[in-house]
Amino acid sequence: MPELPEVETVARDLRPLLVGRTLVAVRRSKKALRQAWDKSWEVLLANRRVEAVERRGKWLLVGLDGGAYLMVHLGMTGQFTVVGPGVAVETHTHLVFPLDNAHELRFRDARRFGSVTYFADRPAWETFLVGRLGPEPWDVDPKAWQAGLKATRRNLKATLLDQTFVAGVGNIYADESCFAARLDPRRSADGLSAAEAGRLLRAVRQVLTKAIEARGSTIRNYVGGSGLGGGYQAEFAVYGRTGEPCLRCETPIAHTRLAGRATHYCPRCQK
DNA sequence: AAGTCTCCCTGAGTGC
DNA sequence: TGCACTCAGGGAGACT
Repeated sequence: MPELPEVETVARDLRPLLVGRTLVAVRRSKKALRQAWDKSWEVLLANRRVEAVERRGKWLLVGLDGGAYLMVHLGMTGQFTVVGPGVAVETHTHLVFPLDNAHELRFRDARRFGSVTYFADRPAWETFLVGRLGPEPWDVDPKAWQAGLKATRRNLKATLLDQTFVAGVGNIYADESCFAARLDPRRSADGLSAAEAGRLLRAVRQVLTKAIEARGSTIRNYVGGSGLGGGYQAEFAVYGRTGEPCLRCETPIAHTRLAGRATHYCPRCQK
């Protein structure tokens, strides 16, 4: 589910609800997430005060007093929310952190592709991300972007989905970015002109910025950190619009499969 | 060795 | 209503 805009929304929602609060304890379901839970973390997390909530790519980082971090990935169906007193625990809730104000921080994930991991300090999680995560879209150097595209023969869709190339773009925003740049997602990355490469980077940034402003996209079960959904799905130009008229030229939106993912594009506007 | 494929897991939707 | 089947926003690891 969640790509950069959704994870950013969760971080922004959680920040005022968590910073200054203390994680009183940890309760956990028996089911394993993507990364195994180490029981020793429960002692390390108990009675830690939250100092910061950050995002890197599609990862959430909860900074704690003493310098430790809780690192969270929402996978496809993860929800990381703060709920008030007495709210019933929903199915697939795998972690519950009671807070010092009678609220609870909860991690819920039906498919369990997500993960919640403890890191002793910032260098520890930064090291974990080396080789897994590239620059944030707004930190990408345009020259390096252009060179990176030139260096791969993969298609644009696969390249945008590569988290080491640029952090945070997933299936929806890859399609929307290609449409905004008027580029065919099937094209080989190394075939882009300098002008086209620039257009693609600007499109990625613009699409993600607008999506963040709309609190991300809720097309299935995504919710932000406060439980409130997003609204960007109403602004999709191509994603999920197979056969519907292109918003620019009214040609029916086409559908194919790239990098193992459903891909949507306008066969007339995107060259 | 870059690029592609398969799998992890559950739920929702579709067609019969 | 039930069953079989397909697909889903991600990422790691195994292939070619």
